[in-house]
Amino acid sequence: MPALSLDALELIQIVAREGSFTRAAARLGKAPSAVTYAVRKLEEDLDVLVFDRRGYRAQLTPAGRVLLDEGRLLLEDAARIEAVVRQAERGWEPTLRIALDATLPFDWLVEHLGAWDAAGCPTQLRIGSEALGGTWDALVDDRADLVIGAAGDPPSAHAISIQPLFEVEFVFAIAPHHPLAQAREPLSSAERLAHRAIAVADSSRRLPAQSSGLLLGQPTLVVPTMEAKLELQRRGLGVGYLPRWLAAPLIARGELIAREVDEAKPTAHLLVGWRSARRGGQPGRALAWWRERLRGARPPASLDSASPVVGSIKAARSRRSGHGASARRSGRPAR
Amino acid sequence: MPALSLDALELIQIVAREGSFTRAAARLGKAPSAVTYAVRKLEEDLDVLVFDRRGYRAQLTPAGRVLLDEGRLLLEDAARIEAVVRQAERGWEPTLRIALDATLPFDWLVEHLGAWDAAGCPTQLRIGSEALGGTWDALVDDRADLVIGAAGDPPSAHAISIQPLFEVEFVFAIAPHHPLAQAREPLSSAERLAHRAIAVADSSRRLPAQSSGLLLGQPTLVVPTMEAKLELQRRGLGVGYLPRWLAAPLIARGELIAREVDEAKPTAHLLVGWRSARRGGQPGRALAWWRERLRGARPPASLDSASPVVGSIKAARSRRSGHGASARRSGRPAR
DNA sequence: AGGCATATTCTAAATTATTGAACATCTTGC
DNA sequence: GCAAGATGTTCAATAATTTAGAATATGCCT
Repeated sequence: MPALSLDALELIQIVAREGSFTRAAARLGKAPSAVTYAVRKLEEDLDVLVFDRRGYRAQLTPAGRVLLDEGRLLLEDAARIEAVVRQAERGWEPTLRIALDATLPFDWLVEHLGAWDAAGCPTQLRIGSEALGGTWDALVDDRADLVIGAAGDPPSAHAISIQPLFEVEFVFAIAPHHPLAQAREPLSSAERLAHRAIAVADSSRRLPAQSSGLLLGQPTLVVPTMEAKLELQRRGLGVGYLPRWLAAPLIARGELIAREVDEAKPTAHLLVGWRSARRGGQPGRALAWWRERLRGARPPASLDSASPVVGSIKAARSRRSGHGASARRSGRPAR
Repeated sequence: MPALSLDALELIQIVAREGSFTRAAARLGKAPSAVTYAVRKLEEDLDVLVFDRRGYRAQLTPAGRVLLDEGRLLLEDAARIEAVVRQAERGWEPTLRIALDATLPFDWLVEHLGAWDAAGCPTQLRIGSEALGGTWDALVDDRADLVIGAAGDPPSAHAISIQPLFEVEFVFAIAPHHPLAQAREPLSSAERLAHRAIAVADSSRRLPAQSSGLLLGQPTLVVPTMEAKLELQRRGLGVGYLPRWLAAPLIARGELIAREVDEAKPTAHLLVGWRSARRGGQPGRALAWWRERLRGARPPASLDSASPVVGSIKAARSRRSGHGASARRSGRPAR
């Protein structure tokens, strides 16, 4: 059993603030002797002298000052817990950890985050990024409560619920100066096998790692993010599939070219997933909000592939660079 | 006043662990009705249902689970505070923040850290690095409790105590291929003024920034650490004073040369400093330990300037690189 | 259904917190 | 130096709270 008590901690905050036992008692609407009694009890429980009473007025001892300072933080935490618990009773999770699949840029999420913000939900969001099997892995491993944009089947035997998000097409994209740009379409596996592939690293920690769109024995460069993959392929340092919406603007500008292949990577059906059957009844309201919100979600737009709207070149540029920066900001998942 | 109480928090930990009110009561050596009463009181205080009693055995509600999880952390904090306060009564500060002046490498401190470790003191150390006036600034600004290696006078009117550490000589060091290497000694201010100086940035945040060994109007490149300054001067990208012990090995190897100047930077008397007159009596024991320890401290040795001891070239190399790595590890001060 | 375990309710008892007055100590103003 | 005003303590009485124990109701298990 803790020797400390929050009430005692609060009391010495008030004593320290008021500067005397008597005034603290007045502030609390109690008799001075009650304060004496409470302080003495704290000191006995703790077996530590908190106030030095040799002088006229009680003075904090060094240990007392430590208790005061540390106690303040503890009281703040306690108050925070009270609030969080009250919200929990109304159905709001304390935090909701979202894992965003690498297929989707952070920017895509921003619009939804705006709506979330406007809704004024008390739940704290924590957004991470995962790739390939790592997205499901995050769910199974309890690093995330909601995954957005996972591809492929969820691991079975893990009580996971899903709903469809949308479909994403992939294109086999290479730099115009890449040797494969000269080959006749469709590109065969044998031709592709000879060139280095760029792959996004699977971020799984429990489930076995996967790869996607790679050929057995193909030299591969593994990068941590989709942005890195895009950049390397743009520079001709390797080849591979890219989401169409991501590659489209570069293809339009001629920085990348799409190539037909014999066995095209099939369209990915992205999913939203969460652990089903939360113990103790209904899922949280924050999770429910996001499920509902994502029911009508649309794929990322290819920002500058659309027919040019009115606006300066500078605006278009900033739109482009804005995308890159935000996507980078999404960063690696927290450990 | 907090509605929460640590005892109640502890109680629900035990109930959750034991799985029933009755067993929790047995574990606590109390009657079951006492547990019922305590839980009910917690729920009333908090105005939150913690257990669902509709079924046979009491089940945690979702809000109860949040309280359980968050409460566990709070209890751990409370226990930590108890320990820290008990140590505070024995004179140990909870933490001691040391600011090491950029003149001294982190490596120099390591030997003393070993002794500290061996002494088994319960105080937590936090080591940061500061430069020039920033060292005193850290003390005045309460970002550090003890500064090591500060040069110059401590700011007056700030109740700071000092003791001498040791003296450090400086040499005006340049790369052998630097234009100034051809000039006749002693180098005049006018000659030096024409060449870029490398300076370590003052890390002050409150006190006015200083510079040291610079000439008015001299082009200057400011770098964050002494290591960066050394490296730039070694490459001939600028000139300036370096601690003799730091420059000596490079001078011995011919990578730097020392040059006489007309107005040499005077030998620096490094100091150890701390805020005097801690409220409530004696200074902490951790601070006292360091003051005593540093009373007999010796300046950093120039690792490979000493006559070569028995040992392979490889060992000498690793000694060198070890130094660089450790110094870098000391990093920037925490915000 | 019967045995067992669980949680609650209720009252009396035990423990703990609070009061108010008397007292000692210290500061302050004169 | 001394009285007035604060401060903190002590102590016995009182109030509030927690606890125990028995009685009761309910659900699980076989």
